[in-house]
Amino acid sequence: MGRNFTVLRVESGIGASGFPHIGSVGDSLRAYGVKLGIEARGLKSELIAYSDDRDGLRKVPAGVPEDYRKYLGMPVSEIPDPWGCHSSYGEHMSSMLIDALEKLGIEFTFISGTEAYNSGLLDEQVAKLIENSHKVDKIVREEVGSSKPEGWVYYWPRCEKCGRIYTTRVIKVIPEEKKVIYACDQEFKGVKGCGHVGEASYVRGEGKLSWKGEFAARWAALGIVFEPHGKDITDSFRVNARIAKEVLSYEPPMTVMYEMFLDATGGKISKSKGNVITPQMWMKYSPPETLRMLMFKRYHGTRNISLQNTPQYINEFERNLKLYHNLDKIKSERDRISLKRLVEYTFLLEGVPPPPPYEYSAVLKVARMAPRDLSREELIKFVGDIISRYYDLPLERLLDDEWFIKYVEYAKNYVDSFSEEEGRVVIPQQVLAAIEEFLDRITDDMNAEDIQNLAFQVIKEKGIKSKEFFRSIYRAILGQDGGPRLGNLIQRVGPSRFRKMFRELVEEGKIVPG
RNA sequence: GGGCCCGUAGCUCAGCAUGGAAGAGCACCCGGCUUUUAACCGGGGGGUCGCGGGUUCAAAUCCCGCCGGGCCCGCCA
Repeated sequence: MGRNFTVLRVESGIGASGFPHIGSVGDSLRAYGVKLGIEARGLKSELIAYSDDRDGLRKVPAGVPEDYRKYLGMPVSEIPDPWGCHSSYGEHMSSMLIDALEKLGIEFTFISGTEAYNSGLLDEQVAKLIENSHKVDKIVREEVGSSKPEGWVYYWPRCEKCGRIYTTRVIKVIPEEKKVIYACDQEFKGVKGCGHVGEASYVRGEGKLSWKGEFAARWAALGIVFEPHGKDITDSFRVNARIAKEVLSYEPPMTVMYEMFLDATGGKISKSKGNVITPQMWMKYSPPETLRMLMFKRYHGTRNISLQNTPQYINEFERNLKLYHNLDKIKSERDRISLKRLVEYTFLLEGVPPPPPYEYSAVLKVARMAPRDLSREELIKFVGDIISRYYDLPLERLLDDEWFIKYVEYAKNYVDSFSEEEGRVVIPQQVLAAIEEFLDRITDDMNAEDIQNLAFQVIKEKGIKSKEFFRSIYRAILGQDGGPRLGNLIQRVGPSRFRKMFRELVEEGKIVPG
């Protein structure tokens, strides 16, 4: 790698300018995967989560008071927290992301960009870059071009008058005193500089490197050997890699480029489209494992994700987990290795537990047919009841099982949010009449066997096909053609409750005679 | 203007690095001993691997050119 370190550090940027979304954790997760890989080879590694809280505010995100426009161009670490719970806007935003990372089980060392500048961590690199700004400028022009005038210094002094950084420009560098003379006369996003002319020391954090050099400085100062990057900053990485080599004289870190996440239709994820997924939202519907699996499955390439598909992701996760414990079933050696690796990384190399003895899809179906007015505890009991019966597990075991409880919660959230208007179920008149009759005759004191027998008795009396009878009920209640033995199902749900559920569906027009 | 990703079964995708008999899950269809149902088990249909060239004994896979869908950069990062 060209550099020798006892600890191989990887880095991930922690955005502090806006609300975190699902892609934000993807960067850290990918970096963390590399860290685990390094450690698996017996080397020491560390993930640095570097908060970009020195960045200036570029736009006021939806959900932030409109008058925050007045802070445009100021470092987010110096803007007050709109909610008042953190010491600054930037800290509020990055703490949300940090919370998500912790929930995902990522271990990292946090570094605040603002503190990095203030503490002098980057001094050596900042000085070198400023004092060699003609070299940086040349690289920028060769690689990506620049709209800035020739000889531009890629450093944003912080205006001591108005506090902005993106409205300033360096007029003169005075290396002997490690300071620059600047003018606050640039325009940024419609905000004009205050016109102040002053001086700023570049070794006391009175400013910030532009992206054309900041990565290179960070990598050097922190000894970073790997950092992933989204495709939106590929240019930035290329420029910084050259700056690392040609100005700061070291081998830049390795990287992978990854694609942005897209929504289910392949469209861009954006606030205005209302399809933004935050890590917190994800974890309302699906365990962290599924998110880790998704991220580790493919390091680059476009991915379409949607919260509505969470049951599929959980299903895939369960399948992989089962396969992991049955590797012999996989014919191809290569598939076997990649599945093994995927599952182990999904569990962060901390050991792979056995698959749960029940399936989320079953939990979801039961939750879907549960009455809506149940409390959380009642719902857990309701689902636990039926699932324990179905999978032949002791009920207490389920009620003690954290994973199961979480499944029920995911399912409840899912049903509440996405319970699609199921289409109507058309049931032939005769069959419907038979079902009505059957419902009339079931009583709460009947056992599963009785109910089952009664079903067939009614079927005989009415002279209809058993298949149609059962299928109609399953379609109406579960939205599918088959299900658990009807007697068991009704007995577990409770005959009168079941009757009520069915009749409500008729009243709501979800079941129509045909 | 520059760059990237994707296109394989109805749907979601794997396979492409290192060319060697088209795959999975879901969905669908059919069975499961003369009507006791099974969120299960067994079986099945279904694909010009976007299009056209090229290399090769052999191409989903490599090369070139198109077409379609999408994304990013060109302010900031």
